[in-house]
Amino acid sequence: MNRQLRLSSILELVVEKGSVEVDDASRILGVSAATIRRDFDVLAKRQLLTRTHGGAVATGSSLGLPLTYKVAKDDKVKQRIAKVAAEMVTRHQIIGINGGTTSTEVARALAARTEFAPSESQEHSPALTVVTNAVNIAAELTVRHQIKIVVTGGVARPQSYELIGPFAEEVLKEVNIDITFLGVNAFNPVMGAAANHEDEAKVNRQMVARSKKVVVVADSSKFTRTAFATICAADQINTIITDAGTDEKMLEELRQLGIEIIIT
Amino acid sequence: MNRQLRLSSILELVVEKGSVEVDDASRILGVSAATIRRDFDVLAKRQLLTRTHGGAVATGSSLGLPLTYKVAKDDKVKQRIAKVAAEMVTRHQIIGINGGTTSTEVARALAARTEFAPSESQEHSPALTVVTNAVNIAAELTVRHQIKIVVTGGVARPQSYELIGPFAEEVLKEVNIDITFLGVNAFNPVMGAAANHEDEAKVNRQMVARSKKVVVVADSSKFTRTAFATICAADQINTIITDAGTDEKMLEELRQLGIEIIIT
DNA sequence: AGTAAAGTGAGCATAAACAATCATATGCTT
DNA sequence: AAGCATATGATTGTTTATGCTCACTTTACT
Repeated sequence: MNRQLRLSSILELVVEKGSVEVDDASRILGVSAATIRRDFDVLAKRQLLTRTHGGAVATGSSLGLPLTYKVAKDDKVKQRIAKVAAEMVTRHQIIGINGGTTSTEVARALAARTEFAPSESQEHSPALTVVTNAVNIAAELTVRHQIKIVVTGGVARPQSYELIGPFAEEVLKEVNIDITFLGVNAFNPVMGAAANHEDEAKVNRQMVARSKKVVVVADSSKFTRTAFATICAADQINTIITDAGTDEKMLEELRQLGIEIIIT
Repeated sequence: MNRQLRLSSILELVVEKGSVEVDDASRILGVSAATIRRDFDVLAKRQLLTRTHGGAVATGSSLGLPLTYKVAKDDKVKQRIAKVAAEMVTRHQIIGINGGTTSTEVARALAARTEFAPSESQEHSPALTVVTNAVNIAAELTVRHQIKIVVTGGVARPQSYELIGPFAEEVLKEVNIDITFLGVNAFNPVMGAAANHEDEAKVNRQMVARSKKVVVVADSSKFTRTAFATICAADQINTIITDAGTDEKMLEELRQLGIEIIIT
């Protein structure tokens, strides 16, 4: 068990349960209490948690964690969500996809839809058009000939691979999207959809505005998180695809707003 | 086991399991720990992983990308050309790069310039700004925090990863580039620089027009080829970087046009 | 308040990992 | 084929991570 790994494990523990005891962490991670204390100290210095006697508690900033700390364990969940999302798409539609891990899974699931594969009949128009501001998605999908990829311009954000800024917004003004699959950092009925960065939120908002239909793809953890910048209000969203594990009361609230909820 | 192969194997390990120990990697790949450390260092410099004592962990950036794009193919000639090109660049310049394999090597060589690495002093302005219409280059460079990546919008061409069409041209109208490194499919004194596709040529032409200086990067085979669509006349080009193997008479003709020729 | 129990930080010892250096081997260029 | 550059492995002295002990502080309970 190396140190970085231990640090992220501690963060996971602390985020999940709200707080951890030194003893528990020591036992769970198989290192001495002294080491755990030292780890707590470095995380506290980074403001990712706050020390207490005998343990540590989560801070606000540890809730909107950067991608680095997100582990691959959610992959199965995201893939299920993505598959359901991809099945909503029909031939010749214009699809919007923003950045993020869930969105990337949606893109992959779309690429895997065999019925969009190049047909014998050599149609002129592409089976699908995907508009995205995520360079990783663009790079991945570009090799699929059956999909036309439209990339917004802009400045790339290292943390999320999303293109942001005026260039992105200009391009988005000129496209019309049938369905946007929107990955978010946080979602709830009051705040709506939110991202960690204001420029990202702005571009995503534009994408939402250009879409006939907006589908939020988000695993259940997103409903208990908060994120800095609002993308749009909840009532702008037509559909949410998520996994079981979200508070039923919140889901009911969302249904009241006319949002269709799909649990995978 | 050559080095590139080893580097990608390490990346695979680290991405799959989230982290690797030096010892494990050493055993698995059958090389000494010293070599593994050196490998870790180069990957860390490219920000594809983060070093720890005893091992390395995946960075957020390494989680999203397909591996194929990260590992350089071993084209010594193109790499030498690219290295020379990268050395022409000074801090804080705005660099234009179009698509293609040679251009991609230039982008990699730029990223490898250590003096552009993030400094302790935490400057606000990026060490380098790269404007590109190639999504593979954008995706690769996005993980380098010291470089600001500006992507033109547009429709992706599967064959070359280049973004083409009106969106790309609109964005290019609004940027001013110091040096463009132009990869071409063919070049000669009469036809000038040429690409295989007319839309690609058009976007590249725009990029050339927006640049104070244009450097063609092309291995010698490009001087005997022809390509469908002209990008620009030869006299628009300031410098050509190529390898030995080009007809001396043609080079002389190019010099007559005032073009600086650099043979690597 | 007083006392016991638990938690803490500092210092120290040890083992592992490291960077630097050199020598050898490999491969590329001329 | 010779010479240069690069890659690798081994060696050595240095640094880092960790666990342990111990004197001290905070918390909890009477």
